[in-house]
Amino acid sequence: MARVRKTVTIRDVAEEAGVSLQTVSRVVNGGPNVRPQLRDKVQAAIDRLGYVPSLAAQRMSGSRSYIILAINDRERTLADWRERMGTDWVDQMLLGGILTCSKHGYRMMVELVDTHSDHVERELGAALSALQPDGVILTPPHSENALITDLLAARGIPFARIGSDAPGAGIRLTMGDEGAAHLATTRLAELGHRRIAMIAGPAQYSLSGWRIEGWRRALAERGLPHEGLLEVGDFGYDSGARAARALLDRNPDLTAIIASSDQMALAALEVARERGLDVPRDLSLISFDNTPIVRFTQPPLTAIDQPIAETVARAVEQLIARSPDADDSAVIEVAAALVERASTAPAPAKIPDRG
Amino acid sequence: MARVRKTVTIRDVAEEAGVSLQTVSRVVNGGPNVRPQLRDKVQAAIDRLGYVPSLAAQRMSGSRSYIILAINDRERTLADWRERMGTDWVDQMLLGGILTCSKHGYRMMVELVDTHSDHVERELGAALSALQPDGVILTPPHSENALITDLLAARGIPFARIGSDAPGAGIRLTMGDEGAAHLATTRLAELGHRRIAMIAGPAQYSLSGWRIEGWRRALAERGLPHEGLLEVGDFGYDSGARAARALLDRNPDLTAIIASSDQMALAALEVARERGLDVPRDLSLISFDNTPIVRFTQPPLTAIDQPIAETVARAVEQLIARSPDADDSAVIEVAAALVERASTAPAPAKIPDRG
DNA sequence: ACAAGTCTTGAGAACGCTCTCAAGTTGCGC
DNA sequence: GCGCAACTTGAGAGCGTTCTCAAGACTTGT
Repeated sequence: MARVRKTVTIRDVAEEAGVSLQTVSRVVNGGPNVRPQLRDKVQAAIDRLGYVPSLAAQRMSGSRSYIILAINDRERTLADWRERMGTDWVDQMLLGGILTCSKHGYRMMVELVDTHSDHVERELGAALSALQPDGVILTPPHSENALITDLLAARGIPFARIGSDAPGAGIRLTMGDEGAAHLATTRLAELGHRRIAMIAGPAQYSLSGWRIEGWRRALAERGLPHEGLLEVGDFGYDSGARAARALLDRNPDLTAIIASSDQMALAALEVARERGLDVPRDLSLISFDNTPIVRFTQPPLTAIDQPIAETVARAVEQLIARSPDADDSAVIEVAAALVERASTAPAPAKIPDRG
Repeated sequence: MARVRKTVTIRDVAEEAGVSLQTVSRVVNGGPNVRPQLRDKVQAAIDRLGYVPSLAAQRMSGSRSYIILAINDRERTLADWRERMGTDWVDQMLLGGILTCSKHGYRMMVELVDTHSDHVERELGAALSALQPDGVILTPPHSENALITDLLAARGIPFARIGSDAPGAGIRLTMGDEGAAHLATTRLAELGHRRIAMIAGPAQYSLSGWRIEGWRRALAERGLPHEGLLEVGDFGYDSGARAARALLDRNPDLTAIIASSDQMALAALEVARERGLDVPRDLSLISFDNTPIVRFTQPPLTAIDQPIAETVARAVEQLIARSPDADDSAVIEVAAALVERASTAPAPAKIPDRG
């Protein structure tokens, strides 16, 4: 009885409305030059039949695929990934990306690529050939990978790079890293802190450099020192612990740390606990990322909120709006914000005892 | 100089190998009945040219689209979503889904749908028409939504439902909720706890019921009471706090709580702190989800690890392997595990003072 | 060695849409 | 009113695959 319902095609709509395929196509795509009366008639037929154009067919004939591809980092195995989790990057990205895409009739697909693999080009090339996306969004560390950006440039696919100022083509977006670090540092200085350390991310990430710059600038503005107050981690927990220990060992008078990731901040928090330092009484702590985790630590962490979803949304819009030969070197900055929680407090009147 | 490279099509490969399109197609799809010698020749041409079939074209002509669509819950706004975050569901899902899909030459797309919207059917219908996926994966609460399952059944699209035993078609997958609750409860009982409470999820989720069942069964097996030890929340923080307060008010001798989500467990932890109860000395706590958050609370929480990635991976495999008229009512259970951390301890010798 | 398969290969249509281009309509200035 | 420029509509080709079906090459049994 209930026969398998055949897909409604543009032809069905054309018949229903008594016009040609072409006219329906024009109405669907908001083409110009269709008389209002006819347009209404066709639109009515579309609504009646519940017609939605097939993405695949659109891609086949038209010049666009209506697909934006987001490239994300992939860890080698499931277990690895779970261990390393602690950021909601992907969630945020999807949220900003998918909603923005669908607002414009596009679709977002996610590809997981291992930057360190020898096959990056082949893997990515295969994805590009299969999907033929209209645009690609690169997140760190892929946005810094010349192999990838070159490949995209060679294929003539517009792309947006988030968090990188490595040379090369593509729209660039930053999440206000320099400003954010400056903001965090300034806030700590206002609270009376004089020795404010930074646990930075690895040097191959542009954003690590920006954050260091913002921190230095804020310190310089207030005549505060930066010597011996910088440690570099890899965004992971262990490296954060090492860095925190080194900083505390080297600076008995340290009262504030800015960590370049939530994971490293969590590690610093743990190290402080180990050493009997109370956060925030003895040591103030500010982290970057503001993932859900830091709202539930003890104390909850003051953090820089990176507007990931908004940034990806902007990237999508740029890629979609991009006319074929538009200016390819736009630089867009989305501002980050400081979310104050309980891990920051006025500097202690005197240096805490570090037995 | 660098001309825009034209896409490599099956026709190019055919010419390069000196065979017909059809033969190339056969080789690409691992068709039978191609002589090894010819197959090698064609494969060589494919490799030389770096040919990858266009997904859109495959969809156009063939019967498959090579797309698996995952339906996820969508909160109304960006801000809402961020506030409610605290689970890495989507990350996990993508991880399991994307990797498994690409292993089989498929792609996964994610659609965010608001279950409570009046337009569910229209929204989802549009996505289905546009993408024509070969299979759909439904996560809670969508897996319980008859509007959605009926729509899929009517369209004849195979689908997998995760965490639901609501009647209707589709492959069903569970993450061992009954067993997991039983496991957690039993473990607490082994630690000497006699009054073990459960903060359950909302009744409209099948998994809430399963967890209650598992908890009851474990209690019954050991002759422990369950009266007055059940509260229902909505998985969110606030509801967890309310539930924890109610349980503690009502049961002065309560020494253990199982919470049906990390958020609710975090709330219970906070309520315990408010009341001067030490976790785990005075109160043991086990949560469901095991999202990254609970590794960094103070103390880190013992939690049931739901194998989301693995479950989605299984779902994908089922959908892909599914022959057109295969058995449509498979039920698959992936076992959850208990990850012991510092929020569980032997029951206190005497009931803690609850001033 | 011959009929009756089975294997291998290819030709051509079809998928659903947009593109290009041509034809028919309408509007406007003189 | 006429000619030229719009604007409006439609016809047909083409996108890159796979499908169906037919033709040729090779087996096998007797």
